[in-house]
Amino acid sequence: MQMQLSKIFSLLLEEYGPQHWWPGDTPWEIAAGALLTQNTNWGNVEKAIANLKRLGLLDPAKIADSRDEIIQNTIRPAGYFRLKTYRFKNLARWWLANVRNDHLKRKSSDLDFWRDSLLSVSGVGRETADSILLYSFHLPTFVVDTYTKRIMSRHYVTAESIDYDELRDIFMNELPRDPVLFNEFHALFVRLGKEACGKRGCTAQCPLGAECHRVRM
DNA sequence: GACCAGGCACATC
DNA sequence: GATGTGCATGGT
Repeated sequence: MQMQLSKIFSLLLEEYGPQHWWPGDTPWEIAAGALLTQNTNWGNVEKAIANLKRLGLLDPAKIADSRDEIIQNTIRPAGYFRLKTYRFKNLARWWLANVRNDHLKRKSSDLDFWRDSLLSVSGVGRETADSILLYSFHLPTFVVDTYTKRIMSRHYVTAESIDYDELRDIFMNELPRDPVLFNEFHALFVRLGKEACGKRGCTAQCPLGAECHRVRM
């Protein structure tokens, strides 16, 4: 590996400072955001969450009980609103069955157990599951997203075609398994991806620029 | 109007 | 196992 992960982390932290993630006040709000932001701009998700709050629906029991049409209209700004209504209800039912007082029932430290449990929910894939485990429950799992994959391959750290779990394993095996570190690292990747290492190329301000193979001005 | 945004399940080869 | 496709809104 050309550049050590700890080096990348320190460069990003130095450039951007702590990101204080996830943007959300409660574990359920964080989980809802993780689901609604699938392949969607965060600004649109904020609109959907504001609607949920305004209507008093930011509650898994309300989601599980509400008619599809109500939820669809509420989360419409987040896109894929029919699909996400189905997924949101599935997640709400899982939450009601497995979470009490914002804590996982039993064995809350058993990361693999809870990851498999979340992955059994239709509509919850690996990134969404890891986001919920890390940001709602503070379990030490690394969240891989399109930013992570793009930044790592563009800076010659890993191959572009790498599988989600392979990339996740690299972070989890090379770094201390600390949820605070994983939280900050992922948030910094998103910041970098949005700001200076976009889909079309890095800007000259990319903090990892010296190792980048697609610089534009 | 094209392109992009914290994915995922399912079909098909 | 890899690869393709549908799902939808809103900002640039």
